[in-house]
Amino acid sequence: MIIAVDASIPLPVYEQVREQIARMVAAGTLQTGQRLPTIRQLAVDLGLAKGTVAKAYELLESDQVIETRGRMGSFILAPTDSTSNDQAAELAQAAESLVVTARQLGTDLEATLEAVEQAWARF
Amino acid sequence: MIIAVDASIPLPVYEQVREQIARMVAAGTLQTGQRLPTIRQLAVDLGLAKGTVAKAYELLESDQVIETRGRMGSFILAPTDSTSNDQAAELAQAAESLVVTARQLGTDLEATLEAVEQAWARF
Amino acid sequence: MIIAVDASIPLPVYEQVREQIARMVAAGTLQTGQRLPTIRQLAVDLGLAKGTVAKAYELLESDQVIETRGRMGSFILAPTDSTSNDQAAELAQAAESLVVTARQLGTDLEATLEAVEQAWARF
Amino acid sequence: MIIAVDASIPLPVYEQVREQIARMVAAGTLQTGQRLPTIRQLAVDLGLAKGTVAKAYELLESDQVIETRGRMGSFILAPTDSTSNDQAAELAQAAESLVVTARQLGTDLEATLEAVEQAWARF
DNA sequence: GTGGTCTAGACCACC
DNA sequence: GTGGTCTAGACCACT
Repeated sequence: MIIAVDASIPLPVYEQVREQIARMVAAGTLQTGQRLPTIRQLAVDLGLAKGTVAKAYELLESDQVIETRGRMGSFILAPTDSTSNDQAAELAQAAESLVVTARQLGTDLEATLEAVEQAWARF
Repeated sequence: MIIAVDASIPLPVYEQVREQIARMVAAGTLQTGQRLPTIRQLAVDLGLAKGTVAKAYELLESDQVIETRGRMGSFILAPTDSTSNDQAAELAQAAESLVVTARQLGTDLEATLEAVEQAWARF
Repeated sequence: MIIAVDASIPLPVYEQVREQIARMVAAGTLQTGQRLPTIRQLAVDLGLAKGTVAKAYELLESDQVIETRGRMGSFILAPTDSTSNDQAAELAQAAESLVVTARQLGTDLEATLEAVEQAWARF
Repeated sequence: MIIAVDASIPLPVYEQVREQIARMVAAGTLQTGQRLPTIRQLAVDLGLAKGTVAKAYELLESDQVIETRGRMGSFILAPTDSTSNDQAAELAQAAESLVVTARQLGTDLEATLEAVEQAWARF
């Protein structure tokens, strides 16, 4: 499971984790009923404190995105209307953000696409 | 001059403007001595209050990125060590951000590159 | 025998039953050698499942508070040091709990005492 | 402001704090617009960690019982239908709880009322 | 100074 | 082992 946390961003880390898990659930990358990593495990993987991941999971639970079954762990719930998003729009927005940066840096399209391919290979 | 402002981000708008102008200066997209749009003009272009743009310019001036010459307008200063950044790293980071989103959405590389090309055409 | 069970409390019901019987034994309200209601009978009286009452009795037996003599039923044992409590302190604590609630509700002493008298009459 | 926290109760401490503040708001003991103690101050007063009180306030805010105005502190909101409770019923229930304990201890009515008066004097 | 965020570590119940 | 709770202390922005 790919989650990228950036402490330099003025968005709380637990919100970043929540947002990205919610996106994966909405997109079907994480499927209904699938078990999430334990709070402890994800905290270790991302280099975060247990409480930070716990807060993200708590928010996802109150958003009806995941369900926590006591000692069994946390599981993906079926996406609801309110949790599902427009994937195409999200991708377009992310692409636009890259394009803005690239043009400000004076990079051309070819180099930009090349950068995307290289980043793709790193994951 | 491309500047993308997003009010939904918890980063103050004047910081977004400052950051993007600083990036263009560091990258050489805006060249030393070049005249910036007036505060009033840029505010109109971006749909912002005059004071917001004024604050961005003020911060850029105290960062030695631009210089304001009274009624002549504002001008780009020569990049200094502290204002210049690693362009390649910035582009790589922006590309990585897109790739993270794309993989979380379950998009493949081809569709991602396509989205970049389409966003490129919109600017 | 007065036992008040409240399912809305996060204390397991069998613990509530155990605690209240233990209190009555410690206070002498239930005397040594006295026969307890059968599990089945108490379950009916309190509207509980038979297993819930059985678990309370089982815990009381392992605490040496009661003794089960096969088909004869269950009987109160003599209070030991570990089962006896400070009655005065228990009453004071219960009174304090009521007083805290009353003061938070803005009730005066007179109305509070009146409420106690009315509750007394209901049992 | 009277808040009684009991760590031996199997109800999380932050829930106890939330419940008691909510009760005082519902009863009008804390009036609309009134400023609550700061998180730090209440934590010191109750001998709790800052985060525990912060969680209680956070829940009260999501319950629309209080409002937090950044660095100004936290303030009581006007009670809503969903936050207001039946005071008389709450008092009766608290009195009933005391009566159950008293009768289980074999205490008579007079001694019970006396215990209430003494507890009253301690606050 | 405030509330908000994050960490590291402890203890608890057992969903 | 899990999630849940609590603590003590740190740093941050300024709602």
